[in-house]
Amino acid sequence: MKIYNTLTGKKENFQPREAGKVSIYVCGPTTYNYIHMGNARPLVFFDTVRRYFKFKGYKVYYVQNFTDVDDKIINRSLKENVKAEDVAERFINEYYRDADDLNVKRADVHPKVSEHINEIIEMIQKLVEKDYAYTVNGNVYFNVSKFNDYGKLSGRCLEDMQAGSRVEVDYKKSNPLDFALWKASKESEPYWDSPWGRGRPGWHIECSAMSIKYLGTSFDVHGGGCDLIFPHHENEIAQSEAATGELFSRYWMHNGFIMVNKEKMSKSLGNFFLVREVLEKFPPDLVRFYLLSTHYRSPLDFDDEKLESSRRGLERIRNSIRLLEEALHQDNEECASSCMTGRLDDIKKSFESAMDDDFNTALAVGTLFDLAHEVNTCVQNRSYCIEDLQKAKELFSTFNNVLGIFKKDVHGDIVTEQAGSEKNDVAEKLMDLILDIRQNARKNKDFATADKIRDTLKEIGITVEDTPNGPRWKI
RNA sequence: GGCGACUUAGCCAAGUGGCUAAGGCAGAGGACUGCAAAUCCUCGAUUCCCCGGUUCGAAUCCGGGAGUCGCCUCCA
Repeated sequence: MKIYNTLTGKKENFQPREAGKVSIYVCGPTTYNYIHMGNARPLVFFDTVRRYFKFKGYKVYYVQNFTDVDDKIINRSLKENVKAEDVAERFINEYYRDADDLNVKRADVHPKVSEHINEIIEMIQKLVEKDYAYTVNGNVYFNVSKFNDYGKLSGRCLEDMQAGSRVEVDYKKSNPLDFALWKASKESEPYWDSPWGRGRPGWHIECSAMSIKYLGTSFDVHGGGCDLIFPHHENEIAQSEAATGELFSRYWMHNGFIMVNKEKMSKSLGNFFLVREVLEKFPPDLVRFYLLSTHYRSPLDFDDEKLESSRRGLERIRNSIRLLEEALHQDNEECASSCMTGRLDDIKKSFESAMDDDFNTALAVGTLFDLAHEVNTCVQNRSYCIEDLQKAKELFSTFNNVLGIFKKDVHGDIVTEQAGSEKNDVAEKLMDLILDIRQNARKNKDFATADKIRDTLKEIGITVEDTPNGPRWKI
């Protein structure tokens, strides 16, 4: 497997720290609002990374934090006159709702800052002892000039940054780039007691303390959006490696932005769409499919029109799975010499080599279409045998286990109905009746009635397709 | 000012030195159908933003230019 490592700027062969195991840390959201599409991209992508590592047989340990101590949470709590921890808890729950909708599996651990204050304090103490940090009026700052490798991730050097820095100079810091490990708390802010007085952790230290706690002083993959490269991840490296003396994360992966009208979707620009707003208009499988249709490091434009054209593509794959199931349920008279033989193995290989190459999900999605095409052709020509169909079905399932586009039913089969429009018993029986009436009309060449039924059903969102084996319908 | 990314058919999007530049959407024609839908078959970039260079050979490497975007401040 090859992974593009931000640290080296190259694709590298993936070598896990421990054979057969992968440890992953992904920066999770600050829980002061519902998540938006920009948050959803890394969520879905790294979920897919995790799934693929599992597919490759690795034992994966996956950690994603919640930043539940933060200025923005405090601001919201003051505005709404509720406790900061209640704000955080509320949006953690809302996060899970969105993540579940997007078929994102839970991390093995979802650590929260508020529950790791001791680990954070210990780590800061170590940095103070080692003279990497200094204290000013109850604040503790990391001294970036003490850490020689500072800038190795983002590819900048201290001098350049100082020259062009637009950071408002904080007189308490000895270098403008020094960053807070511990912040003295103001009135009406949550606080914890520490050797430096009442306060709370700075932003970056949490990820270092928590990743080290759960994954060890050195681990395999650290992921997040590319806006985190500087300063967040740069600072994580500095404080972690300063504290432990070891290489922090071995591979750094960063996803590109979601764009709106060629501009980055961001909270400060106000041009963001909440995941749940989007899910009101588009089904979650489509959203996930769309996110994975572009390579993760490329920017991805987000607008309704593009979603809409993706919808047709996804429908094509869904149709193919339906066709496959249908054929599987009809006993195929004789086992024809199959046209699929060999092709299925090729497709599987293509899928794997796409994913092996820095998680090229866009190419992998292409192989999904190849598979669909193969299935459609063979089913149409009736030149298949059941074993082939079974194998094709398994392949769809295998690919889907990695990409996570379609949900699965209780039997582990892919749900072919569009998400949110599952058929139920009443609907089934009603449709049986209606289609029976329509079939009669057709038999009597009463096409006006037959077409009227079909057109009316279409208007309410039900598509009827006539096949040699009778009609089929879908929502 | 510093650093970096991107520019491939109407649209989306793979491809990073060499067979005919994946795939999807849209579009055209055909098969199938009572008509449709679904599906299948056929068709689209003499060319990869522009200009130079390296090379037997470049969309792919190097130099220059144009445009777009991002990071350097909270942000996924």
